[in-house]
Amino acid sequence: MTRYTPAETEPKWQKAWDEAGLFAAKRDPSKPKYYVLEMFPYPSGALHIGHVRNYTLGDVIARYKSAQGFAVLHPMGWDAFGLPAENAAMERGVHPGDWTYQNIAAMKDQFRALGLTLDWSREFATCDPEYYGQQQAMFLDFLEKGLVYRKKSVVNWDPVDMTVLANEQVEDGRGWRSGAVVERRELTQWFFRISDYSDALLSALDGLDNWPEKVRLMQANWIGKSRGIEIPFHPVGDGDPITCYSTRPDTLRGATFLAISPDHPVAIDLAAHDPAIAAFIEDARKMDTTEAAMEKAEKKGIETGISVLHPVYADRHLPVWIGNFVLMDYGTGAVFGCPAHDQRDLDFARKYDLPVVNAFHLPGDTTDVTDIALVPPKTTEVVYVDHFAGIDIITSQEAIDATIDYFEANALGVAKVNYRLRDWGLSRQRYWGCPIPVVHCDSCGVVPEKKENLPIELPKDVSFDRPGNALDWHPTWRQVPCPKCGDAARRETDTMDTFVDSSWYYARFTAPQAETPTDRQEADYWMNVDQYIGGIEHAILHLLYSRFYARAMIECGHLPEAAAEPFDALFTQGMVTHAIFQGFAADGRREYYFPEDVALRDGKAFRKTDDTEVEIIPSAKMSKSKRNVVNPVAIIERLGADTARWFVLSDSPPERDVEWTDAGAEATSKHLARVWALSDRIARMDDTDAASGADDALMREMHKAIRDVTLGIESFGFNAAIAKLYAFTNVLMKSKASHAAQRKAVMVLAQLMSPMTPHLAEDIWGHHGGAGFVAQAPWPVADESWLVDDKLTMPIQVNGKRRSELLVAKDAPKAEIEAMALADEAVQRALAGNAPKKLIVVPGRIVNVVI
RNA sequence: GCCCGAGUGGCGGAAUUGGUAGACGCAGGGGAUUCAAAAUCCCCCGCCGCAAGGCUUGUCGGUUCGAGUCCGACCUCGGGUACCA
Repeated sequence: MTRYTPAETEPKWQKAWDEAGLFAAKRDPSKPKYYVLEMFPYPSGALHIGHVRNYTLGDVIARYKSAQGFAVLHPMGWDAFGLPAENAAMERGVHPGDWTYQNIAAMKDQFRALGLTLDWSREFATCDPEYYGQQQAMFLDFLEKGLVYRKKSVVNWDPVDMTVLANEQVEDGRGWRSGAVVERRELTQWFFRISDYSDALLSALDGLDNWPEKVRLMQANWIGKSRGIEIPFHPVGDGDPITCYSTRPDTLRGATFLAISPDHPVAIDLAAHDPAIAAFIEDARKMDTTEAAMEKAEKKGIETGISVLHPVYADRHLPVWIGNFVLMDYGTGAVFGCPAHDQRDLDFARKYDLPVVNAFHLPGDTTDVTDIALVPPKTTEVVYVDHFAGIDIITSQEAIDATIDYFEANALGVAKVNYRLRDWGLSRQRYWGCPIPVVHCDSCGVVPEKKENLPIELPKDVSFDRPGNALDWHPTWRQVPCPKCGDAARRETDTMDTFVDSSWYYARFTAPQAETPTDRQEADYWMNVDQYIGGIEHAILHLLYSRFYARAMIECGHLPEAAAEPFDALFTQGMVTHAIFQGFAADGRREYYFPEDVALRDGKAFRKTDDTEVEIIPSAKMSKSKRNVVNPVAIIERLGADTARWFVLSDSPPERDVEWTDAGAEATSKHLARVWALSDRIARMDDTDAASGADDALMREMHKAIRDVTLGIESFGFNAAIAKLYAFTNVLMKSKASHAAQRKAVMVLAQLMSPMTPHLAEDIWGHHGGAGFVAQAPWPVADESWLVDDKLTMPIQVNGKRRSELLVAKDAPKAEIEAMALADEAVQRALAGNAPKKLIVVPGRIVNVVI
């Protein structure tokens, strides 16, 4: 009897796979290709259990597709630029690059221990000059095509990280990474023209059938398309009109004032001569910068003294106010206020004593709005106070559209579609990022670097003794000749947002050593990513940027047209969670306990030090401070990679969170040991026994297992696939079939398990004389003829409730089933001598007796 | 506020198109083995009930011979998002 010893066998198989070059992706036009990609990790230095789940999910797909005969590309790299490296540099005095590459080396070993089918020959880090040099080359291409530009703009400034953030990176007024309250600053920045693609990015979402609906919706909301109209309001007296944007021109009837942004040109003009207005604008800008609680901030305004004419009722003069709630960079920076039908406008009107005029009422109710704005859903019937647009009964999106058309037809305004999506600001005032390859020259202005000078490498000799951008105070790095005139000039010190790095790495994996950003032969063959796997947290930022980037790369010829949507299918996996053990220290402070410091009894937890019961908070996100982080390296050392892989796949569906429990991991390990023992027992069986009656039953179960596991993997139902594997294993353990049949069954079991537990599968395969690696064996196919039983049990219902069952031949005629059903004891009892009202027989399915 | 998603035993969850609800696992209970324990193996395990039987997929209603699955209303939880005009 040999024992299951993953600590010995797992490294052995990993080495054997490596030496056989099993996972090196090869372009093979004779095979269909399959590109499976998990979102590449940030090299923090330590593998997280969430990584184990993410990469195991992808590995199951990769191994399965490979067994199906696909040429599989399954690469891995490192999203290696970013702030943690600079923080480490500041705290520990190491260079960000050294820190990063050390982390990569450590993490790579941990990845290898998982037995993933990764093609390490394609590995790169985004901080490799070979990678970011190509990114710089592409930046120059984008510049030439006008896909990237420079403008002065008010930006989100993170005062802790001392850098600019994109709108997408501001959450609740705070920096997504630092959590610091974001300030507004005016800086000259580089921008990608992602907003030019608003409509393309929105409409293409419809075609992404294999993306989660949720992600598509989130992106659609983020792009935020709205159809409306720009309406000019002419001033009373002379002057240029002020144009307002509205998606509800039907409420123009109720307009009583105009509000313009503090950044509106009219406001700025007035400020030059009016100190009160200047002070207000100053104040409004400051307010924006300070409080994250600006959600609750007071709506404030100041009168400009200007009045405009209502475009329809010329006798109505509307005062123009400057409002701190009007955004300059959405629409036109000016709105008309309709207090009766907008709560914000109503609050503003009440505060400054502006008139409130209803544009419509609910039918049968002509009371005017007082404190609560009348905002019925778009489908509600309303009665307008006036009939100027020809639409005067029902409001609906169609009615609003008709109003817009009417306005346009009568030269009252111009229809306009607006998007919430803004251009993507990519400048970051950081050292550890991809340098933007331009030079500032006093005579030539902003000059792109020459491609032959690429990569513009980061200097190694930098210090991090003060916050901010180390490139700014490097003694010489900035000083370069102008690529155009040759005079002394200054290199741009801003680097690119790290989201740029991750917006095209998937394309680079198709030819990581190419001298150009991509190799079109390779890219044309491997793109698109057939299955992309990652966390839902990237639903907007990374996935939207990548979709834009692919389009931009196509414009520059770096990708084929067909790669506009680079990810054919997307899967977002859930987190791995763990219970928190929470109690109170002697001084009454709340404290948390590591799992190893807690004893579990009868579903309760007790502190080991003094046996006090502590609270169990189930299924919580892992966090170091809550002491509920599980270390995958320790798990792999103790129980093996196969146990970790199997556990994270079992129980919960992959899109949901799965709770890690030590008991569950132990149980998994025991199960794998049982499977190994089963294999061992079969290997030692006397093989002289003839085929027995039990053989057919076992073969039938085996083919069902092939069918069900295959279906489970195909549909991302890995937990269900694993349940079937358990069931099949249980059958095999009890089987009295011949050695030949059992040997066949256990080898198929090994094949079916191989995507999840590849090392154990190789052990079993080899144990039974399987040829080569199980990793290279073609996926088993279920034989239909084994899947049909000649007899089946049919449930009998009485009035829809199951009362009995019937064993019938699979092709039994309906009349025979009816007769058998009526003769059934339970049915007889229910009928009590009466005839049934109705008898429903669905052959092969069910019998229902209606009384 | 608006937009999504989800509610099934003590727990995680399973259930092609409406057709035997609770697969599989965890936890729990009982037993075998053992001097004892660990390990291993066997049995039980939705709820009520001695039983016959009844009830059961968040709640209420509907469609249907038949509803976890379809329709309507509501409740709870989770996620996203917002001075966007």
